Amino acid sequence: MYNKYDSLKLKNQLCFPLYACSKEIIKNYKPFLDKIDLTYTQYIVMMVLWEAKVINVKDLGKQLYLDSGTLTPLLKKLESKGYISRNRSDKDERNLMIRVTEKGMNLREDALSVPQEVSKCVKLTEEEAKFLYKILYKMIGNMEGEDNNE
Amino acid sequence: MYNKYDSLKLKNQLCFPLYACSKEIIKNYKPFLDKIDLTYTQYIVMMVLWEAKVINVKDLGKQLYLDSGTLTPLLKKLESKGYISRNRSDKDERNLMIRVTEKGMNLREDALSVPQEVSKCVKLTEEEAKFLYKILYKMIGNMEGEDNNE
DNA sequence: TATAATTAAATTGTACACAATTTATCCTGA
DNA sequence: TCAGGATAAATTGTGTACAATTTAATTATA
Repeated sequence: MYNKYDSLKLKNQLCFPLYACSKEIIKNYKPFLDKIDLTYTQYIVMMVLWEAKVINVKDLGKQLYLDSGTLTPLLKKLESKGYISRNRSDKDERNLMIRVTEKGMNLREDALSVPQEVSKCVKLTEEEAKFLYKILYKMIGNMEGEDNNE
Repeated sequence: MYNKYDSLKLKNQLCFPLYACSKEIIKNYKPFLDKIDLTYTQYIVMMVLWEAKVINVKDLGKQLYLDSGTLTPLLKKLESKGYISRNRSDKDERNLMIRVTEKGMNLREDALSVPQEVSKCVKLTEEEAKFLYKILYKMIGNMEGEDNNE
């Protein structure tokens, strides 16, 4: 039975399960991230820093799809916890250089169990996970060149 | 080259693209939802109400994976816009019954173009969209029975 | 080389999101 | 029937998110 308003039904949306799934998985992170005193957003910031060691706010935001309005207070918090340092670049003082501290690097060891623990909750097959990964990055890529006029 | 910390690399995460993709799609909704004076969260609430007409806060929250801390202020805002009414149930005054108003139902017509406009940005094939939909609800289902001890 | 344009963060304001607690109502069994 | 437990919203407090604006520094150009 076709209905004019079918496209507005919650069960016919693709964005809604994406949004709900994202939030529900992040809730699964909470007990494990609580142990290392990080929120999910702080955790992905630390992930970037564990690899990069140093990065400015703009590049960090580009990788994480977050802007300075979100990052500035969050980075101040990570600094107050002693995991990162925040210093203006000598070469260009507009850039704030974020550096992971030794204490921040030590956290990496404690975080090693987090991905395993969370993947237990998700319970996807290898193929499903691979396909999902691929399609999500395809969508992100599709949206990137769109209205962003730069 | 295997590295002990590979599992903590951003590019090896499944939750991160889910989280990023969800946010980026919701940004695509903004210009279209602005026209009908709704935020994304308000929009999914209206979606439920366009179908259900009446629902209490608890059941609404169950469908949308949102709690009263999020819904209470949001519903007050929708009420102030005239799209819904909020009244305690006569049978059980603990329940707050949310009802869509005539003005709220009129909004449905204006919202009809939103799903089409947004799907243009996403650009997935029919198969990809179907698979994605299926796998997302599978994940949501997998997580549902877990720690929720009820 | 001054001024205009550009860029990077910070700030401001609004809107979620959720854990934990509180309040009000309802139910249940001694 | 009434105290204890359960339930539904509301409240409180913390932490994102992001659009829009502001501030400060750099670059481009007339």
